[in-house]
Amino acid sequence: MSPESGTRSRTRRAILAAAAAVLARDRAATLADIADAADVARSTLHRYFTDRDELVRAAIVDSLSMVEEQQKAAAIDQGPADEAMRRLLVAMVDAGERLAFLFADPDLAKTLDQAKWDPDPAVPGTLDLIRRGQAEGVFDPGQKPEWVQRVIWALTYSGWEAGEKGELARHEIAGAVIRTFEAGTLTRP
Amino acid sequence: MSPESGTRSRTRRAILAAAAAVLARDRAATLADIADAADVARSTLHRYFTDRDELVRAAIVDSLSMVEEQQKAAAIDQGPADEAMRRLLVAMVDAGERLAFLFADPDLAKTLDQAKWDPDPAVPGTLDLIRRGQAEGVFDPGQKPEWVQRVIWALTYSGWEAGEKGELARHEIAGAVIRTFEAGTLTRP
DNA sequence: CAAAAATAGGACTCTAATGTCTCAAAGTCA
DNA sequence: TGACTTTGAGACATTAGAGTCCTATTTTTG
Repeated sequence: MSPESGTRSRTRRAILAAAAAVLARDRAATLADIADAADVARSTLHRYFTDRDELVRAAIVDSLSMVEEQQKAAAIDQGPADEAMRRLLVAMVDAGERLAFLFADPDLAKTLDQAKWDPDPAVPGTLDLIRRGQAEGVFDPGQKPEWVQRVIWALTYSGWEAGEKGELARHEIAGAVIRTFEAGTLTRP
Repeated sequence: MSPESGTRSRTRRAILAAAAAVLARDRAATLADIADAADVARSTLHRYFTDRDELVRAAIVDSLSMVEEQQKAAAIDQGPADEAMRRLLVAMVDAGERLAFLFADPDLAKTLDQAKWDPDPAVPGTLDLIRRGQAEGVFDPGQKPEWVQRVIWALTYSGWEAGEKGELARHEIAGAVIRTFEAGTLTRP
């Protein structure tokens, strides 16, 4: 790895964070907007990322590895699948802003190829957890794992947005997401 | 209303449909992209909508009234709330593309003000249905109606996207959405 | 068929955003 | 303190897309 000075790496992180935050709320935001949010001159931003594309790709990779970090911390390969899933959902809600940014990307897959991102094989994936839960008999086996994964993202995103718009308080979000994810909306006995 | 010739109104509709379709998949699409998709010259598009903003607003209003149309057809004020909800979900999935376009808009509310849109008071709203269902005891009363409404949009959008990416076949979408919406992902007895 | 309406296909201009560079100022660290 | 790194602020050049306008065709319609 290139040994980057502390200052530089701090600036880079600030820019990436600002990019995710701003773009999560408005994909059409200008580089000036992002630079402002990062408390940095536009010229500085350009010094770190020549292209807008490069910045976006870097922000995606950054957000993705942050989410991966969260997933790792959730240790979703440990314990009962339903409990692991709750931990995962809480972790995703925590990473809400980054997730919202990623969720907005029309074709993540394509961007990831360009950015040469490959997931850490040591971090167990969401699909694995879903399949495990189905095998253990706690998750509905009649739903395709890919669909369930999509639902996870959609609900997490919705939770973040509800928080943004003030419809849910911070502490209510994870609860609402988990409850809806697990039991849907029908009355529970 | 201005009596518009059949030709003109047909062209206008084609442009609006193309706009929704293209923008649902890529919000940053250019007017040239939209004109292409509508099989119309860019100059023609500009003849109908001077501004990009005007086009987008018109497309939003158009999509919205289409969705409203669907809701009306679903007659969600009739019969048991859970059945009405199923009809509503099917209707929304049917309007998938339009919904995806609307879902992508960061702040619908603001745009609607500008476009002077007001919902047809004769069409019962989603929130009413949710509240009715809670009162009837079929929907979980522990979830805020606004949240449930958000979930409806998110799931419908997810269904559309899953279809787009080939993860779900057309005929599977509504089923997956309804099932997840009603009962979540845990195993059902 | 003939008049009227609408469109295609350009050639333009204008603008906002992007990207490049420079230099003085501010900061970091031995 | 003095050498260095990094930044801020601004002046440019470039570009992509938006918006305007005109003319020759095509399509519609009476």
